[in-house]
Amino acid sequence: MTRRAILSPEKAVLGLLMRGPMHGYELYQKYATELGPIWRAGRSQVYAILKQLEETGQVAAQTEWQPSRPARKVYHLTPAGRQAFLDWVHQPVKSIHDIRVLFLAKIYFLRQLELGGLEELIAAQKAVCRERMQAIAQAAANLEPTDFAHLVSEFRYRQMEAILGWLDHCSRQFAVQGEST
Amino acid sequence: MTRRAILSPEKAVLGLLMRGPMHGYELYQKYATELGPIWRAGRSQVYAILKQLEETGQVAAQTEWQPSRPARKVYHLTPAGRQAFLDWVHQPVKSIHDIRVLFLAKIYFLRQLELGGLEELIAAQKAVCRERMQAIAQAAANLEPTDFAHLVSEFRYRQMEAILGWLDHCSRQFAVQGEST
DNA sequence: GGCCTCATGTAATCGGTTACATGATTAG
DNA sequence: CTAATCATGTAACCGATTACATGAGGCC
Repeated sequence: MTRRAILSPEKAVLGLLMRGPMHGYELYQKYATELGPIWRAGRSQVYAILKQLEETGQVAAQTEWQPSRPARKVYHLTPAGRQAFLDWVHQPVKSIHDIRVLFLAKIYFLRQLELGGLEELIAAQKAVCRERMQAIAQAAANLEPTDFAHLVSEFRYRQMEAILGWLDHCSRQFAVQGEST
Repeated sequence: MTRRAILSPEKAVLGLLMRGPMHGYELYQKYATELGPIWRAGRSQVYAILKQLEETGQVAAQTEWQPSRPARKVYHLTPAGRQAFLDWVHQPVKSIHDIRVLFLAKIYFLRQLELGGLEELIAAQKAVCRERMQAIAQAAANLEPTDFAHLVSEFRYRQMEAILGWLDHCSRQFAVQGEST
């Protein structure tokens, strides 16, 4: 089967480095305050991710020596890392859980880095959500309304509905902002 | 710190045993088809949970020998296990994620085992959700609507709203069923 | 003197998934 | 002959959390 969905915040680390080079400690600080609330990671984990990204050639580092302070490793994106991030950030996601984590992070980065494609991402995500809603409704249609599985479907349907409403809210929000700039 | 929130389906295993004694293999079958969709667990995990529940005295087992088949260990609840389950099943949960997993399971068991207290649980859960919504709204009040954190709040608020709607739907559903019986 | 910040990492642990091992019986 | 079902478990691995180690400097 192997329907694994590795959910480690490596893309978020790449996203933070899109702003410019940073060393691990600083990166974690930024991470914890800005993205921590939606996509949590520990300090050790961030260091581990940086190490792994370095091994796979997505980031590179120079060591900076400073007097009477520990040396710091300043990381910057490689072209490969930059591309990996850009490929990721424009893709909509599938599950509700991914929307709560990955999609919010994508919005965050698209706005902050002013990359463009925000409207397109939201539109694409809406389409994905509508598909999922249809699938849920179809699955529920064959069930008795008293059935437990029907209750579960109802739950998921409503969750998706709420997300669609929120996506609309996002569209409107960004449209207004877009006009004023 | 240690704000551990172990989310392993041990309560669900106890819940299945509320129906009567079962051996591990059978329990997993029931688990996978009935609860698997909302609270997933692997086969090994279920065996591990049974072992752990036995060690903590919440279940006990007898080995049944049968000709030309592997022996089976038939588990049954101890009074402690029964009590642990009953304590758990009547408590509302805090997070959205827990509602998607734990709360749905609680509903499932309360209905199936006809334990009573369904209405009370739903009412208690509604109260918890309303509290969370107020907290979210209050946190968002101090933020600019263009702020990312505000968007996140908006998201969570709408999710909670949808859950409240669904809880109402549940109430109505069960009220109708209650009348007809 | 004790604690916080800066700065990096390793090691232990934990919960969960996947793979492996056994071995008889039955269905295709 | 092969695959699946019955029935139980162990072992390896993987991602994430927690604790530990180091060591200078500043604050109360």
